[in-house]
Amino acid sequence: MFDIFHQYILQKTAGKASLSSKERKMIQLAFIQKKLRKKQYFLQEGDVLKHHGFVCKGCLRMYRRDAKGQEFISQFAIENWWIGDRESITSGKASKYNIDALEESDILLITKDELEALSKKIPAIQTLVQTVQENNVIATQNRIHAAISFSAEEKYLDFLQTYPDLFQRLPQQMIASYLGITRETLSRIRKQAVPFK
Amino acid sequence: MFDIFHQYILQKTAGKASLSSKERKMIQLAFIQKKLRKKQYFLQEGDVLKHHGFVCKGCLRMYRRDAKGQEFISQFAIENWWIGDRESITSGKASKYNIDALEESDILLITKDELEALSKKIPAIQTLVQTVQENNVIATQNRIHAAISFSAEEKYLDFLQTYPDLFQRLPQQMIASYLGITRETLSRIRKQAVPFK
DNA sequence: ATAAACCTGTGATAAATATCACATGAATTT
DNA sequence: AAATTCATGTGATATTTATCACAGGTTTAT
Repeated sequence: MFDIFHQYILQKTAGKASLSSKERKMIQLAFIQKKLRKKQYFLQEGDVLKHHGFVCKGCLRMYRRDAKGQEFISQFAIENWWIGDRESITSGKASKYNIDALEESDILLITKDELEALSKKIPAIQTLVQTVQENNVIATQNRIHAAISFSAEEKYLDFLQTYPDLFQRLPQQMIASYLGITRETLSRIRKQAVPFK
Repeated sequence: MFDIFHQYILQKTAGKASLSSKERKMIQLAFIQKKLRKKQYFLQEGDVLKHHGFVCKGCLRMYRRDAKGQEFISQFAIENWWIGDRESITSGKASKYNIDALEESDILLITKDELEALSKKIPAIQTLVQTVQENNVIATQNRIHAAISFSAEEKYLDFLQTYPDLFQRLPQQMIASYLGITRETLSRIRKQAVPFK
């Protein structure tokens, strides 16, 4: 698992920084390795989340359930993505979210404090954390715009373009839930929408 | 203006850090003061945004226009809020957003680099930046959930509860635009929805 | 002070999307 | 291998929300 993470760091910091063997050791001490079977929870609503998760292999989703039991997906995470309920991690409050595995997955876990400590000691990690955070802010800004301004069809086409890899990997009902439309509507749209631009 | 900013820092860092007069001077050198008249642009689509904005007084909005000229508001900012298109600031690309003043406003401007430099030199600023970023991530996570899972009425009630101060201050059509519903729908909902819980 | 622009409410109607119900084929479990 | 669960498609219908049009009151600009 750490091989994947080390490679990820090099890629994200684009050669600006590399890792000494000492640094590698520190990283291996700070993270916990975890394997999840399909459908296994990483976080269940009501629990306090202590760790950020980094996906080395597989696919997870984070979602909330409303009063009627309907699920709304806030986030997916596949290889080289981070996942976690930041509110619960930061505030120590019980989470309103669930996170579970859509495929058998390997993840690396690290607490907020450990990650902060690591990022102070290892420049590559600091760069990484900042880059990830920036990208997240930008992606989120775009997602909000899509959510408040796009029609169902536009949301679908936008998703297709932004996350082509997720699209072929996930069941359609999950994508519908992420987009805030019903699976039926997505199915009908797919039949008639032409994804060329 | 700097009085307001200094007070804001003390409040956000909750006494964990205070400012020496040397630090205050550094802050005053790093920021640019700017006054905006009502309707004046701080950012116009197509331009590259160079500065983060901190609102000392007044109220701004950030929005995008679609092909039909309809406006969709991504963000508001009143006193003690930050505003800016992070994508443009970070990447140096032309912005798709506009930011303008809804009231006469006083803002402080700082470039990305200056802010990073300041936050390395002044612990209070570092804490501040981190806190603001965390809160932003959390607020955004909640907003996405609202956008994909709530009905128009629920969006309205949620906004009312989350931002009561914004609610009385902003024209309803702006709030509708922020929520991703039409002003007519908002008007009708307000007539019948009872904001008790 | 008057004109112009802006904001909200409301009716009539249209369009988009959700809901419910069922069928079929694929994947997973026993 | 059979049984069960899961995923998608599709029809019929209901509900939500948007669109268009206009009126009245308020604020802003000349």
